[in-house]
Amino acid sequence: MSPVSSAHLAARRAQLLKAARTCFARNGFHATSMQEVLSEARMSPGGAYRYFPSKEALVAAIATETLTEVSAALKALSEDGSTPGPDDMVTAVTSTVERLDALHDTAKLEIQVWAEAQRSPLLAEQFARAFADVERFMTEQVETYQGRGLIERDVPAGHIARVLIGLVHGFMVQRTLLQADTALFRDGLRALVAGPGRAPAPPSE
Amino acid sequence: MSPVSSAHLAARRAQLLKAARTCFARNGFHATSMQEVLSEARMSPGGAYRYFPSKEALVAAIATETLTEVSAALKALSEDGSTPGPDDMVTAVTSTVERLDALHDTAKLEIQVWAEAQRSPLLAEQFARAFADVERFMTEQVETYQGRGLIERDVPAGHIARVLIGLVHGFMVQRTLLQADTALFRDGLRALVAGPGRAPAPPSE
DNA sequence: CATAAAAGAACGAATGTTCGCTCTTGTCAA
DNA sequence: TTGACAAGAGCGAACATTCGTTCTTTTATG
Repeated sequence: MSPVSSAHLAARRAQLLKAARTCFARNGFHATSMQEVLSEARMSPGGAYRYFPSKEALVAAIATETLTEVSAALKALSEDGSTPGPDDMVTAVTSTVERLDALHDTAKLEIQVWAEAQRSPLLAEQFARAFADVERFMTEQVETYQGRGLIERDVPAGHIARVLIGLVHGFMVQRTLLQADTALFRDGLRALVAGPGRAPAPPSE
Repeated sequence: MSPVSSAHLAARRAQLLKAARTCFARNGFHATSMQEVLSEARMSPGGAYRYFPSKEALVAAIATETLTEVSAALKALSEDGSTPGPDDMVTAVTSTVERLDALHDTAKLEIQVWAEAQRSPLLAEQFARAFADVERFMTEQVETYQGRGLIERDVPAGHIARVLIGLVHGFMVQRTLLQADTALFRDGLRALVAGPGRAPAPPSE
């Protein structure tokens, strides 16, 4: 029987994950040593290796957290019906990304996951799964917009959803490396979607 | 005096760079050891270290190549005037990305550069410089489109250019991790830009 | 022959991980 | 209520290995 409560075990595990996320976001998966993570978490190797069998497992856990965080946030967004048009939707998503990145370095870690997924079949599958989730939510939203006559109907909703997701990923890059903010993307996208004919919402500056 | 021709020196350097690119694209910057690069290039450490003083310098050189390759291709694209509309422009860019990735793993390496730029000020500055170039070409194109009345005029061209670049980056992610192709993005973007009113070019499927 | 390019053994440092020990904790008999 | 016991959480020194890099030697060339 365990000499400590299972809540304490969970807390210790979470403490390790938090330290790992901090270090990985700061220095990347590979340039971060176990010793860095351990000292950030104020743990010894022997203690930590009771919770994660390897550094790779720690990386995988952080990747799961990151991908899940994003897709869960997008799911919530697509369920509360607060995005009356495609530009509002992307705006809502980018501001959500901003919030998650400020809280948990989500955008930085997501980019690291892209890089690592190229060589790790495990991470590649995790990414593909999370992407499929997001794609589903986005596609449903696009179908709604198509039903309302807001978007061209003859193109498969999935294709349009893919483009919107691409936009979000591009935002993550610019947010991380160039300090781009939501307003910039919102105005640009609105102008693009609005075309020359219809009056867009006024830009913010 | 040098015992070999300077052409031979340049060839040897290029051989090293090619090997490094192959290895870095296959396994990432950090997971690739010098020994892998050296054996791919069929060189000894002593030989190779005459051309690059460190692994970091090799990484920086590959990053420069990758970023320059992309921005040079985009510059060529924006100069030959072959993109009559914003959707054509993005389509031309994505197919260029496909070609460069097939030839030199450019998209894969670009993503690695994003990840590495988060912790390396040197790469971050390289990226920012290359991005500024691309942004300039894109902005000029958008201004042209605005002049022709193809895009809403009241939004700064730079903002719209940023969104289009984001789209390209998103395409790189999907191309690398999900085997997305240009046609998918082309149709999706056309539908988005066309809106419900104007007839878009017919989708490809 | 002189020069330097190339080779490859060798180096110290740092990595992820292990293992034997100590200490804390929950349990239960008295 | 209390004391001792068993179990496992936590520790940290030590491990084998691999890393990037150097240095001496050999080879090839103008």
